[in-house]
This record gives sequence, C-alpha cells and structure tokens, in this order.
Amino acid sequence: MSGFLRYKKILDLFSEERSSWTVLEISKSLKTPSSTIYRIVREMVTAEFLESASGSYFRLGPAFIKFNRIINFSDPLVRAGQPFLKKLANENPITSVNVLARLYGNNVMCVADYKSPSFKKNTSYQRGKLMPLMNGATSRAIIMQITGKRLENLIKLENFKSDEDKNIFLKDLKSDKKKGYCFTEGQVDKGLIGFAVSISNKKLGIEASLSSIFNLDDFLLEHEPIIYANLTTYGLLVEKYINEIFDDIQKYHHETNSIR
Amino acid sequence: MSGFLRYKKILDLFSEERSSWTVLEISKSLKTPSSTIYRIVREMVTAEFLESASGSYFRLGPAFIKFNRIINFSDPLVRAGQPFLKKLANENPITSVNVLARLYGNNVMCVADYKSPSFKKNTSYQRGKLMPLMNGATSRAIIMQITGKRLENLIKLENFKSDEDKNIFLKDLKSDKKKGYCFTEGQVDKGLIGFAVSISNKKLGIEASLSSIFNLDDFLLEHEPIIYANLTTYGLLVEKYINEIFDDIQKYHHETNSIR
DNA sequence: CTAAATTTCTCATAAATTGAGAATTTTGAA
DNA sequence: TTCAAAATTCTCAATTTATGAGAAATTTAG
Repeated sequence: MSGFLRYKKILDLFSEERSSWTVLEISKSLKTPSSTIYRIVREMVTAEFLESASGSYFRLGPAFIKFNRIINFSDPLVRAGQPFLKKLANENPITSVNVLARLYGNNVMCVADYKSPSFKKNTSYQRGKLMPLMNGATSRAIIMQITGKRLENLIKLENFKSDEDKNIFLKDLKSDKKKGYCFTEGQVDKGLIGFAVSISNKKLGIEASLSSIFNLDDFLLEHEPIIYANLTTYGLLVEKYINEIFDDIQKYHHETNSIR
Repeated sequence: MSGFLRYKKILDLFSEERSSWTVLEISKSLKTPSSTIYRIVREMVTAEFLESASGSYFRLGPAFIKFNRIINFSDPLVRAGQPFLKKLANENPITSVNVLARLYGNNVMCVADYKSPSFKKNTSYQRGKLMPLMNGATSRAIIMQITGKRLENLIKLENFKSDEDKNIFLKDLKSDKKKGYCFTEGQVDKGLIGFAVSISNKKLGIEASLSSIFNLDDFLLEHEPIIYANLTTYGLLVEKYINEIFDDIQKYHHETNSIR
C-alpha cells in the first residue's frame, strides 16, 4: 500500500453505519501493524481529516466540512442548479423531491436536493448519497449520455442477471434518449416514481441529471405534461447557467494569468 | 514535503475564490516540479479527491461531498443539534440566524445553520465557514470553555494590538463565563448582534456553541430574556442529546466488539 | 493537419516508510 | 492518590517508495 491509497483506505472505513474506529480496529481491518497506523492516523489528525473522539476512537475530521463548503460555493453544477430546485418543487403539481445528481466514479451521486416541506416519506435522495448506477430515473438520465467504451465498462460492473435483462435495459435507454427524458417507478424507493432530464456540459466535464420524485399515490396522468415541461425548462436553464459560470471561470483564469 | 502533507498542501490551494488549478499552476505555487505534481494529482483524481474540470484545470472532487454526508449523519454535535436550529429560530421573538459552531484547529467553524426564511441580510454564518477565533458571541462561547495552556496558545495566535486589549478580552471572557452566555455587537458582521451559549461534552471531545444572530434594527431590550431562555433551554437539550448519542455509540461499539 | 500544450513514462538517486519492540504517557478503577 | 492496563509514541535498520530531469506519447485547438 503506497501513496494516497494508504490514507484513502483508512478514510474508506468510516461510514454512516460505523463512524468511529480505534487504531487497533483499523490495524486489524487493514492487516497493518498498529505502530504504522498510529503514525498515519496522527498525520491525518494534524491535517484535520480525522479527529479523536471519545476514548481511543477516531472519527472523520472537519476538513471535509470545509472542503464540502468550497465545492458548494464553487462547483458549477451545484452553483447553477441548486437555486432552481426549490422553484421546481414549487411549480410541480404535487409534492416532490427534486434532485441534482452526477456521475461519481462508477456510481451516481446526489449533489443537491430540495424536498417540498409537505413531502412525507423519507427518500434515498440526499446530498452526498450514492445511488445505484442503472436504477431510477435520476441515474438513467445520466447513463443515457454515456456512450462507447465507457458505457460498456459501466454495464460490465452492473452484472445483469441475463443478456435479456441487459438488452431490455439498453433498449429502454435508447428510447429514453430519443424522448429526451426518463421515467421510472419504484426502482429506488417503493411507492415513489421519478422523472428526469439530462444535464451536461462537455467543456466542464459535467454528466448529470435533474429529477423530480413523487409519491405514486399522489400522481395522476394529467400531471405528466406539466412535470415534463418543468423539468425540461429548468434543465435548459441550469445548462445555460453552467455555461455562464464556465465563461466567468474562463475570464477569471485569463485575468489571473495576465497578472502573472 | 512528505506524508499526508504532500496531498494536503495541494488541497489547501483550492478555495472559494480560486476553485480550479492547472498542474502547472500548482507546480509553480508549491515550487515543485510538474512531473511530480502530475503524479500526485493523478493519484488524487483516482481517489476522487480531485477531478479534472475544463481544459487542463482540476477542481475538488466528489469524495468531499460523500464524507461530508457521513459526518452529517454521524457527528454527535451535528446529529444532536441540527434538528433544534429550526425550532430555536421559530421560538425566537425576531427573525434570526441560528448556528452550531465548534473549534476547528485554531479557528471556529460553523457546522450547522438555520436562517429564518424572512431574514434578509447575508451573514458570515454558514456551514463549513471558518469564523474568527475571538470575535462574535458564537466564537466566544467556545473560547470561554478553554483553559490553561491551550487558551494561552490560542491567545498568542490572535496577536492582540496591546496588552490592554488582551486584558479587556480576558476580563470580558471571565464575566461571560460567570453569566453563562455571550453577547456581542457587530464583531463579525456590521448591523448584527449575537447571543451564544456553550455546548460541551468532555468524553466526546466536543467544544462548541449554540448561537442566535439578529439584526440590530429588529432588536428590543424586552426580547433579551426570551432569547436567553431559548438558548439556555435548547443548549441543555442539545447536550442531553449528545449524551444519548454517546451512550448509543458506546453500546454499538460494545456489541461489535463482543461479536469479534 | 500541425504545432503547442498537456500528460505520461523512465530510471538512477535520494528520501521516506515500515514495523518490531521498547519506552512513555494516559486512562480509569479502586 | 495509586497502580495496572491500555493507548500512544519512539527508535532505527531494512525496505520500499517518491523524486525529478528529460524523453516520449497523447491530446487539444487553431
């Protein structure tokens, strides 16, 4: 184990389910002597990526909160999309959860969310949450932008039960792509339905989606055209804002480079 | 430069003001050859701590969003305090920003915030934001828990203009400590006033504060007792919940250790 | 298509990490 | 407070890894 991986392996132990670890537990888990782990953990505590908690336990440190904030204020997708989620929620005909998500390695991650105050159910769609790659409209509207070798690789990871399943998925994806939006029912949370459109910006390397999730019970067929209209309108708006942010960044870098 | 510092120095370049860097810029800034930086950046991109943006620029990666989420769902202070911020806002007699903050190295960091919907001004109190160490009620309610050598060290860092300034500060701190709460006016943002109480849990290593920030213009003397009553009540409630969370964690670790 | 910019690769040298075990410090129960 | 157990730091020779100059390859943009 070397380089950054040495540190990442430790961080990756920390999860929602298990958020504090002792050095000895880490040492056991990574099959690495405790004197080594003590040294590494100390380094990470100094850097505030870990912090000591009660007893001999350590937990994730405040550095993550700090950097998360910087992303929140600077990530083009979050900056461009975040302000529209509430508006989208207010214009939807029924209560909804509205989500901006993006590709994160081999998963889809929610990067911003807004839930109507009256939305009752707890959903899987929360900022920072990893979502399944191929299930749910949110994810599909992202996957449908991916082509060629990258799509193949992602599909390999998914391990479809049969070739038939895989072909159905690909066919659905193709038809969604043609329509320009995705719809799924209960693929992520039972009793919920999702609608999504793609968000992309090649120059900024953004492959994302904007989606609205509803309670199946609330949904009537007559809502559908309004939902699509909203998503499409706001999707385009978000893309427009991303472009403007891109231009700002360009201008900024141009200025700072001239000063050099 | 060695160990984790090598990576941290690169991450620390990224800020709200300057959120994307090229390898060559990093290389110049850290006075390190570009072939070395290319290698390190590549490692960090693999780990999703950085990601490539437009052109040859890199930005902070989604790993921070992921770990931030884990903290949000597991940090005892955030878990215990977050749910009360809205309630506190609703019970305050005038619109307010309500903040949970904690010591972060040599700064105070806001870890959760809730602003009344009708609060107009933009404030410096937002999750992840670093606050001045000695200014503002939010920070003072934290500092007033610190004693001995640690307090001395923090004071040294603050570089008071004169011994007189320092003594006034210490005297104020002492009297706040006696009263059990802090009040400051315009120390962080002009036109705003802040009230704060301490939150602490020795076993969990928590040195924090709960505070309410108001517009000076809205404030009447008759509000004061209500504000203090609210802060004190909720402060104790948060501490009680932190204790319960501590017990849960203990129980959990006990269980997982028995299984071993 | 082409030149410039970006990124990766190579490899000898220099530097940092490793880990067993000893030494020290901290913790918590009596 | 006292004391043993637990947690943490320290030491240092052996081993592994990082470094960086420059060459080579790849990508980008006009």
